[in-house]
Amino acid sequence: MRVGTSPQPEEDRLGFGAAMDSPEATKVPVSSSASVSSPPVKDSPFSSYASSLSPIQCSNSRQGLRVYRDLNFPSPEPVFTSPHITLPRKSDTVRSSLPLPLVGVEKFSVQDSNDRTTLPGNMLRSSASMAQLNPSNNEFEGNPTSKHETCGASSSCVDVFLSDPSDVCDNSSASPVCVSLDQEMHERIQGISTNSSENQIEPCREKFACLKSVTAPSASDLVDEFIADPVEHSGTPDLQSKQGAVVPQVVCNDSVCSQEMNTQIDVSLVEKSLPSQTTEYMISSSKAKDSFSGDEASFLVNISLDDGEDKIFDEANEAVEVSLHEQPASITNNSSIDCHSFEAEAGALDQQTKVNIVDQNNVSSVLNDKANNDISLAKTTIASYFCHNVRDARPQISAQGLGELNSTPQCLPESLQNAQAVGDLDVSREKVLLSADNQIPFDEDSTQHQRGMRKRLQFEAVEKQKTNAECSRFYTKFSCDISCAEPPQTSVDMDTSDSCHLESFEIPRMKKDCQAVSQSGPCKLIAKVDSSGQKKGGSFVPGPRPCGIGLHLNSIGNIGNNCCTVVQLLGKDSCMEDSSFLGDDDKLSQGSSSELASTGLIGKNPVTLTANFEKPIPHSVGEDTADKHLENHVMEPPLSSVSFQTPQSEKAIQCSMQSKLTDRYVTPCNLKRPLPVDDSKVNLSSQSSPRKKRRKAVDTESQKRCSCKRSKCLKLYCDCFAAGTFCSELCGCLQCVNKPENEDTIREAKQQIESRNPLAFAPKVVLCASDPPKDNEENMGKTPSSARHKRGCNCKKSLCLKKYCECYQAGVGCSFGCRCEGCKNTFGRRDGCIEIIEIEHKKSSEQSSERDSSAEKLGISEMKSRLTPLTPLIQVASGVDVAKSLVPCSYYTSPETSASALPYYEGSPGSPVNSINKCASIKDRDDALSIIPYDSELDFDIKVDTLSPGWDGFPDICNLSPLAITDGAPASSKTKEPKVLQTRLFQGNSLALGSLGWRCSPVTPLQQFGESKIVVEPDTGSGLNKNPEDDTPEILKETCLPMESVKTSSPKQKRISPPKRLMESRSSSSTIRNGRKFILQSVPSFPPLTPYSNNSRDRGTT
DNA sequence: GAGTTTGAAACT
DNA sequence: CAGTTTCAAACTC
Ligand SMILES: [Zn+2]
Ligand SMILES: [Zn+2]
Ligand SMILES: [Zn+2]
Ligand SMILES: [Zn+2]
Ligand SMILES: [Zn+2]
Ligand SMILES: [Zn+2]
Repeated sequence: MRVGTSPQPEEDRLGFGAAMDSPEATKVPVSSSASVSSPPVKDSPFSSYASSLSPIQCSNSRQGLRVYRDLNFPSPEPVFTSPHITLPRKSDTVRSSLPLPLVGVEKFSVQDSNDRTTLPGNMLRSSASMAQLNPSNNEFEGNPTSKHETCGASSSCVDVFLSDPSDVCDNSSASPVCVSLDQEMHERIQGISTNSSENQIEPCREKFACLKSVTAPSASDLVDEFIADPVEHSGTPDLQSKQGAVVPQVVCNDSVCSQEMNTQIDVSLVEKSLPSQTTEYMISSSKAKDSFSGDEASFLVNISLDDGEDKIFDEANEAVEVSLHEQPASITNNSSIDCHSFEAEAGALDQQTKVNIVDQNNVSSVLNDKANNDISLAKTTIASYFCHNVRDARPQISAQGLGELNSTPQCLPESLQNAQAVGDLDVSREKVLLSADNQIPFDEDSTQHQRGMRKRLQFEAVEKQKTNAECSRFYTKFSCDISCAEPPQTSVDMDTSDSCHLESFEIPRMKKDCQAVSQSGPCKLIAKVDSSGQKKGGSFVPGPRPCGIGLHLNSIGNIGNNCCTVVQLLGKDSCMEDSSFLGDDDKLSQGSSSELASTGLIGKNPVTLTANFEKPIPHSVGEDTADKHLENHVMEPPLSSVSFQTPQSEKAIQCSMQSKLTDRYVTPCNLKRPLPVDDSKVNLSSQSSPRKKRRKAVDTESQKRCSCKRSKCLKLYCDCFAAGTFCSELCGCLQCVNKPENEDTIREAKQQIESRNPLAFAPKVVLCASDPPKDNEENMGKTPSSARHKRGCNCKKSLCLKKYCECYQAGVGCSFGCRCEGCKNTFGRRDGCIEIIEIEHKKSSEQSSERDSSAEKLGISEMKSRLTPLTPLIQVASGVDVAKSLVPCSYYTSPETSASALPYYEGSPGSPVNSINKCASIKDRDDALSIIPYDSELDFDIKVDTLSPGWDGFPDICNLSPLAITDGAPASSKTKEPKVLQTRLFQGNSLALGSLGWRCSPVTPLQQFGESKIVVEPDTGSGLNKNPEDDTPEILKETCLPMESVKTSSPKQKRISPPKRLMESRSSSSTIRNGRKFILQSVPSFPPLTPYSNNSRDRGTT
């Protein structure tokens, strides 16, 4: 906000970024009070840097900021109102992260103002010539306004903004997070487009995306996306600066906003140029309406990579190369352009997608996808822009993508949203895909992604239909900065291809990732897909699409070191080195990432994105009825996604790996929905046969059917309702009220439930981020797994070996949050013995071949080794209470998070927004998500506070993975197969290690099972890990609970056991929540990243 | 497909 | 919060 307000928006933003990066503190504030954060922002080096980069920006930015602010501010509240809470998060996250990112960069295409009204349309304004900047605006008119400012020199930044302030506000307002983003966006937009834009925006719905492209002095291409976050901006700038200087660091920002109906989604990726290079990826999405409550979902994902910059660069370079392949020429310039072009190509989709990618070099590509033709325009513009940029040979490239989605956003807060956005785009996407050309590799993947996208799209579509009234926006930003070092080409490629390029990069990687993802990360969520996909295995590879999203992320990651981080986060996927990046990406891709990717992709290579989704979908193969899915999903998706996502999405996930931390990702939560979405997407994307298959699978998977007799499908007893979807024809329910026509009633019911339990609609599965550690191994193992059930189970007789057990059903191992007796969950026992679990798993598998197979496929078993550590954790976990407290990890959230988180839940649980911010933000979100779930929501809230602090710390945790997804598979029916499988790893270690334990191991259950929603929790553990104390406490808690814990005899446990409370009292890490504590612990771990985070957390706890 | 089991959700 | 009831899925036959 302030950022926007800040006189020198751009600079400020940069400052933010800087602030963000380094001074996490700022972030913290941000979260809680998004606006507040601004101050820091200004300062941030970024801003200065940015400013230096492009004078233009500054001026523009300011204005934009102002507007933005205005817009933002106003909008936010509204947003909050409903689901809103989430929005806050985003904002928080965003803010935190955002800090004013773009600062200098921001471009505003003037046109916006005028056209804005049209915004809805979308468009990319690539302003054709970015350089031109505004001029293009007119072109863009449509929705998005894009400004391009040229930034300073070398680093050219492209900022894209999508602002839909109005959208945000108006429509949705839905998710707070979104809002925040939106706000920022708006601000920027406003700034850019000026008020007018705002006005337009306000109308809401309209989607407009503003693209800014700023070109560095040379290239003068900068594109900033506002959408998201300042953070990003800030981040990017920093990166740029940093990168530019030395090694080209890569920063990626993605923000996607989709407004469809009311929903907005923002995704931004930002890498931090911080010393440790970090990449942030933020994604936020919000819907004005949730299917139910009309929530919004937004999430931010931030990923920071610490890896050596070099690596990042390398990757980035690689990425670049890839992109280059696609579009060498453009490369230098703004990838965004490329992206746009793609988009345009693609289609002209209505949707706009902006993708900003900033590499260290500062490459940003913006993609905007809007449903409207805008895209095409955008493309053109972009292309032109690109050209210009390229010409400029900007080192940096930024791409942003905006996508507007209609209603659906909800569904996929993150991924879904993206997907949705994409979905809206779907058509376009397909087109896009087509356009994607470049990405051959992608193709396959892309296809998958597309498929996924399609599904989502479908949902979206449905939702849209349903919720036409509402405007959901889809806004996606994606920005990547490529280090200067890297040849312009890279940047160019990146940009040009934007998403495509990214994807392309990714693709290769992605493929891996995809695979990995599918297997691991996504796998988790999507396990289904993976498994199936895997089998597809080979096929998969080709189809790494999943990568798509992942790609984006990945790309981002790739671009920066982020990838690595990501990977880690993802865990499963992470296995791959690159994959690590990939992994992250994957996660993202799958889950939210997919969204992101999609968004980004959309613009660029929607396909890719889709592909990611698709993959998952495929898993779901089972799905039979795409239609059904659609229906349910459609409505649901939004809902579900919304709900799920929302919550999740609301949570912004930040992944930042400070150096090591890895990032995490958030993923999306909605596994289930996502799946469906994916399916839909798939369908769309798939375009052809494969898609259909996938679709079916997806559909089937995603679709849930209920047989409610007495609940009218308005209670959580109803799976459909619980999933946030409408009942479909397939349902055998009686007296069903859960139909689109009863939206009001549904909303009310949802609210009531939420009032009771804010997390009620949050994804059931949370990823704990395992550690970010990145241990490739883990990841490799696939297991990223740190997924766990948000509430845990209370199984008494089923031994957690049947679907009666929610954990098992979700394909995740039991965690400390579980109170099960005699747990033998094959995915992982509370105890934590992953290994055991695995073994068991095998056994179980024997019992249920499927599982095993899947697991085996996944290669999960490998993961085991990791487990060891797990045990401790597990032990801890054992105690439910403890668990909760422990769980908190996820809670961690940084202060920001807390704030944001709370809102979400509070606001509208159902429609939480997912957002991913940098680590901190991510964590927050994740935490939020995860947290919420875990503890009671209530606690959650409280915790949130505490948590929030924590979040900061956890980047690791953050990782969310996108697992989610899924559900379909499980649903499918089989009882036994928990889909997941994998898993196992579980916690054990993490816990043992520290609080994190969870993340560590846990399996990552994909969640094929039904649950669908998976949220990644931040590793609390990670944080915990860092803090011994925390750990202890956790342990204690666990001990309390648990017997199992006992088992684990790990010394730690003992320690831990002592006092949960201690922990609490200690306050050190954990925070206490209602009874539960969270150990935010983690502070330690993250600390680096975020000072604030730590502080916050600690504080909170204390 | 009917009936039983199960554990979450809802309610008190 | 705990205890009880209600509910619908999961499971069994
Ligand atoms: Zn029902
Ligand atoms: Zn139903
Ligand atoms: Zn029904
Ligand atoms: Zn259980
Ligand atoms: Zn359990
Ligand atoms: Zn269990």
